[in-house]
Amino acid sequence: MNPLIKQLKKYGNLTSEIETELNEKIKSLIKQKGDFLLKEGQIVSSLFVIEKGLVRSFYNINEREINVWFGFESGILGSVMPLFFSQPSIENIQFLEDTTLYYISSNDLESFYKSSQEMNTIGRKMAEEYCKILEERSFLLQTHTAEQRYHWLLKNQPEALQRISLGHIASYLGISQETLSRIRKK
Amino acid sequence: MNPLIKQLKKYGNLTSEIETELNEKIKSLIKQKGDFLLKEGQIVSSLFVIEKGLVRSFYNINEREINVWFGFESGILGSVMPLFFSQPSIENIQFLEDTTLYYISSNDLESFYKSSQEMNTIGRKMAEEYCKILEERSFLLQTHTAEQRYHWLLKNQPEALQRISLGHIASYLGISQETLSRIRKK
DNA sequence: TGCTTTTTTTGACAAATGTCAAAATCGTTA
DNA sequence: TAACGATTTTGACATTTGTCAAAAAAAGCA
Repeated sequence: MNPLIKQLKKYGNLTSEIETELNEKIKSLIKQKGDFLLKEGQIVSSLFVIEKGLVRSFYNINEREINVWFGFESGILGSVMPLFFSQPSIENIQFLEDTTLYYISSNDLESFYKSSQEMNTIGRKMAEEYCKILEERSFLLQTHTAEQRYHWLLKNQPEALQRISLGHIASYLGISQETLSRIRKK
Repeated sequence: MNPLIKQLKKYGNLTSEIETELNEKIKSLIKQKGDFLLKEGQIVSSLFVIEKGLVRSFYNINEREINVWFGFESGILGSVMPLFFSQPSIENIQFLEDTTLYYISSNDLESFYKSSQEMNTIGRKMAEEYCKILEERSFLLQTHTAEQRYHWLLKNQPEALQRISLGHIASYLGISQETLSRIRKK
């Protein structure tokens, strides 16, 4: 089954008609390590699912790159800003490994939302799930020290530490690379 | 018009039949400053709108209270955790002023989602909007210093600084009260 | 294998923020 | 007004984390 459809089905049922229509709208993309999916200022309004590979999303702040999330296999990608609001992104999305992904444009997604109650429900539940993730992240950033955040990651996303370089992890946790290196030594 | 219905209508249209049904399900509540809407471990699964007043939501971490959000007039309240997932909350919600609010239980809300495409869309858009707010907040916490966060609040929620005590604001920004006091002196 | 580039670690020091205790200020009420 | 409690400010100092530069280690490549 198409990985994007598989992901959608986690949130609710789909009739086979809708599934067929979705298959017509979903496209795929193969990119190499280092390539960009999206650069600051562009509008790329789609829902993405990674079949294989890894991406990062980062902001440029004071000539520094600050990572805000990583996308792994079968996670729902796409910062909400571009997806939900179709505004020019202030994020950059770059591939950290050779990556295959599937996507559907938000225009097409919106049509499905209008025509299909099931898809509308799935869309709602995805957004709710994403809220949950973001709340957890805010909480982590607000109340935990650098060291606690590292241990949180170790516990909750150990594969991230295997596949992503220390510098990228550090910026994701909101701390400097040197500090993270020292924490890890313990 | 009922303030909760007014709020829902910001996200999409409602037929008058649905509006009538909603009116039957929406309840109101008047509470005094200091009262609790919700204490840690309780399940209060509803969507709230404040007509008049102010609430705070906080966690107890290491015998300290840490504020995570404030609810003002006509904002959508309710941390997503209890609202979307009906799990026991780890949040406490307390009134900082005498408050009148309107609410609908998530069970009732879910029935509306099932029976009404418009309500489903409104629910989706609310969740999307909330994602946007949470993303902004994560970004603020991840990349800004204490001083920058204060100025962000000054610019984006000046009324919060009028109505909420310094200690509560400081914990919301993830900094100590003393630090905030010093920042403000500048 | 040896060379180059990238990533990680280390050290010395600076800056930001936290902690604790006490003083000052403000608001409320007797 | 006076007195009480809550909130805010201030000072001294500790702790955490950041910064910069260099060294070490690891990874990639010819």
